Amino acid sequence: MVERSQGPRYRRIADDLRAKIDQKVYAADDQLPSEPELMEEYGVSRNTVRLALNLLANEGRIVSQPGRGTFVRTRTVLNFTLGVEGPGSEHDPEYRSEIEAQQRTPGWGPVTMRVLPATTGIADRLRIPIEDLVVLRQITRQVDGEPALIQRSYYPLDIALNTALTKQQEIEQGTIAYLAELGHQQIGYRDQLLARMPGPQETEELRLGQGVPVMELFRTANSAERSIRLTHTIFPADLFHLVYNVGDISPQDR
Amino acid sequence: MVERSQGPRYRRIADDLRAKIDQKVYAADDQLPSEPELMEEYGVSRNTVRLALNLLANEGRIVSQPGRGTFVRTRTVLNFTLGVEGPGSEHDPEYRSEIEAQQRTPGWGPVTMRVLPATTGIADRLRIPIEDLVVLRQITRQVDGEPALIQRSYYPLDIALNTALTKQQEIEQGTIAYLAELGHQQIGYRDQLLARMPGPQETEELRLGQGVPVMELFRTANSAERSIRLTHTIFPADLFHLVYNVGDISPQDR
DNA sequence: CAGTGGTCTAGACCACTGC
DNA sequence: CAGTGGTCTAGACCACTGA
Repeated sequence: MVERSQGPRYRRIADDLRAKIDQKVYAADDQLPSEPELMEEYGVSRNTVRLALNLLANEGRIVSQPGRGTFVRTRTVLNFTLGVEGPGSEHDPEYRSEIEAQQRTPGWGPVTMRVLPATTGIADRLRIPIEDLVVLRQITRQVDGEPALIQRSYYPLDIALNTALTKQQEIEQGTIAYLAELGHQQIGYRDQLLARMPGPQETEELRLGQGVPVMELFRTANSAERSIRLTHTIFPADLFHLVYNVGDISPQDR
Repeated sequence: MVERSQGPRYRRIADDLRAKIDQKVYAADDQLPSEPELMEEYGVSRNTVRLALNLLANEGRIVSQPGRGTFVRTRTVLNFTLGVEGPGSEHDPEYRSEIEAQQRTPGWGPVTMRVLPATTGIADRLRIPIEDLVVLRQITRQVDGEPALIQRSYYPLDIALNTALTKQQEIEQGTIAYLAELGHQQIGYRDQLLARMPGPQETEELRLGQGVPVMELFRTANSAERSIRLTHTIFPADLFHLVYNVGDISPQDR
């Protein structure tokens, strides 16, 4: 009600609503006043109300549902452990057990396989020439039936050719173990993490709300000789927190 | 010019402009047509043009500058190495050398120190009771003179009391070494990473553009007995990529 | 069927930029 | 001073939700 802050009208309204959300005047999942009510309350036009609501939506704090109303967004977060220190660094995040340990239901779509020329980003990370052919294996994983992450693994063609990696099926024993069987023993990896706003296609594939960034992980796995795999994972930031455990973490739970 | 996609008018305009940016019709730093020009080109009202531009701005793809125009956003990225595997896991990211190695100029503001009761998030991670007093040391670091990250370190009061940690100065030898001198030898840490859209205060402090998420790192450092420090770092996602090197990465360049 | 948010128009005045 | 984007108004019609 009281608008302490300064600046344009729509920004003050957004500040006021944000403060009320923080103070739990509107708690999680609560419905905000409707747009006509906010017009009345703040004495502004509908477009100005909508500018304010849009600001909060782009901060990921509210969601609007046509025909229903505008609601305070809730976030239920999953931890996903990406890295543990240890001899050999053989940790392969096991999606299924990670999710089940947190009382959620994991799921996954089919594996799709393609052969394509390496783009700059792929070639640089795999340390192969640009345009060299690579095998791409892609899978979409789910949590509680909803799409939750997109994973794309790239293999140099000579590694994947005439192996199960070119089949559109999951590798039973895990890809790290399978690569080791093929003579490519993983001895370490480099992870590069970034965050950005999604494009329209990712927004659709991952059912992302307005104001929800994605985190991207590029993991380059190496054998003693070369880079053997690049795994590119896209995480919706409202669903996942990523975890690395390094060194001795004995006194630490989970 | 051609609008292939479907959906509302402003979304098709955004799709068209996005495609032109991707195809380098408008390259990095290029100026987009002005709003009146876009009204003319697409035959829509100014508000519709602005809806389209706002969509792209919230994807972090364009920036508008009052009185000047609208421009394709460029991203110049820094790698910041957060973790390396190794005995003892004593890696402490050294801000200065990290930045200088990438031909940029590091800088930092003063250290500010406060004593405050632990909130839930702090207490849980430090494994101390809520409301227990902690020492907070905060510093803002810069790249090329611009604010680039905010770092807050929390120490249990009994660890920091009567030490240099309560002075508003940087610790010369680094905090890990200093804590070891105090008898708190770090043996490992747990990192939790997430991304979200910034609030208005962070947007101001870090001079963030519209559509730029932040990444948050919570690093809990442990001695053999207990958690000795929680470091909370906020990174603008348009400036930093975070890196972990695990295992033997000998064949890999940085 | 009343109420919700989604889309769109056609204006207006403003502060700021850069010539 | 002309051109830019920022803010704001007052309408309109639409599709959808849920009682």
